[in-house]
Amino acid sequence: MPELPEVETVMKGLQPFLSGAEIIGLEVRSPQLRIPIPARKLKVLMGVPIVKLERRAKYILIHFANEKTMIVHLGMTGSFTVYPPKKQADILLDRHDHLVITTDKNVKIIYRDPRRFGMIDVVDTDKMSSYKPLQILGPEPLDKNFTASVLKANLSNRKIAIKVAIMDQKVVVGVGNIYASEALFLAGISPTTQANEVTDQKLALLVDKIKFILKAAIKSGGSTLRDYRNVGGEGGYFQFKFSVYDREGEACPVCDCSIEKTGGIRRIVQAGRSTFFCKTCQT
DNA sequence: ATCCATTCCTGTACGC
DNA sequence: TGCGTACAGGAATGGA
Repeated sequence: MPELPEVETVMKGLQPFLSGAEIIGLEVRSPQLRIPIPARKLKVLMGVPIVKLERRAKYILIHFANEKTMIVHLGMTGSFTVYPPKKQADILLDRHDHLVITTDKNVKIIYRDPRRFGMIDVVDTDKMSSYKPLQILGPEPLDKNFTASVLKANLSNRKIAIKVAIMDQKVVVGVGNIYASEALFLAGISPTTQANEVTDQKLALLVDKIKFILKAAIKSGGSTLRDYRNVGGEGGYFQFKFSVYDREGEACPVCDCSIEKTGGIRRIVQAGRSTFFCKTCQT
C-alpha cells in the first residue's frame, strides 16, 4: 500500500531505466484499472525521449520531450518491475500484469496491479496542473513551504478527527493510513482530536514528525508492507518497525504503561480505516 | 462547504 | 480440507 515514501522509491527506481530512454514497445494486456488504460493516448509516447521523472503526492509523473506527461498512480497494489535484458528469462506474466513497456535499451518494465486501484493516464504537460486529480492536491509535506501555519490554515473549520484530516489530500498530500498513525504517535496527539482544536504547539510538532517519518521511510527505501515491491521485485527494506501501526495489544514502545492496565496499543476505526495509538502517550 | 458512508477490487487470513 | 466471510485501503462519489 504505497504512500509517499514508497512512490518516491519506485520513481527513483525507474529513473535510471527511463530517463533519457525512449519507449519502443507498449502492450496493454489488461486495460481495466480505476480508469481504463488509454492505449491510444499512450501511443503518442512511442519513440519520444523521456525528459525526466518526478513525484507529486502519490503520483509518478513521466515527462516526455513532446510535451506529454504520463501520470501513474499505484493505488493499493500497483507495482513496477524492471527487467534488464539479462533478466527477461525470468518474466512470467500473470493476469494482473496490465502494461508491458519496452525501452530502446531493451529493458522491459511491467506494471502489475492485482486490486486495480491504480491509474495510468496521459496529459499535455502544460495542462497538467489543471488535471483534476492533481489540481485539488494540497502541499507537499517535504516541501519547506509546508509549515505549521499552512497546516493550521488548511484545518480551519475542519471538525473531522485529526487522523482523518491529515489523510485528506487537500490538507497535505502523501500521508496515508500508516504514516498518519505513526506521525500522530510521534507527535503525542490523540488521533480523535478534532482537527481545528489541535494546539499550535502540537501542530508544529506534527509537521516535524510527518516530515521526519516520511524522510526516514524514504531513506530506508519504502516500507515492508505486504503489497509493496520495489522495481527489482523485492519487498521493501524499511528496517525499523512501526511504532504503533498493526501492533494492537502490544506494549507501547515509548511509555511504561503496563499492558495489563492499559491494554497496550489500541486499534479504532476512523472513516472506515484502522487507527493505532497509545492512549497514554497521545492526548 | 463540510462530512460521512459507500464504492471500486482481489489476495490473504481466519473461524468453523 | 474446504468453504465462507471479513479485512486491507487511496481516492472518487453522492447524499445528508
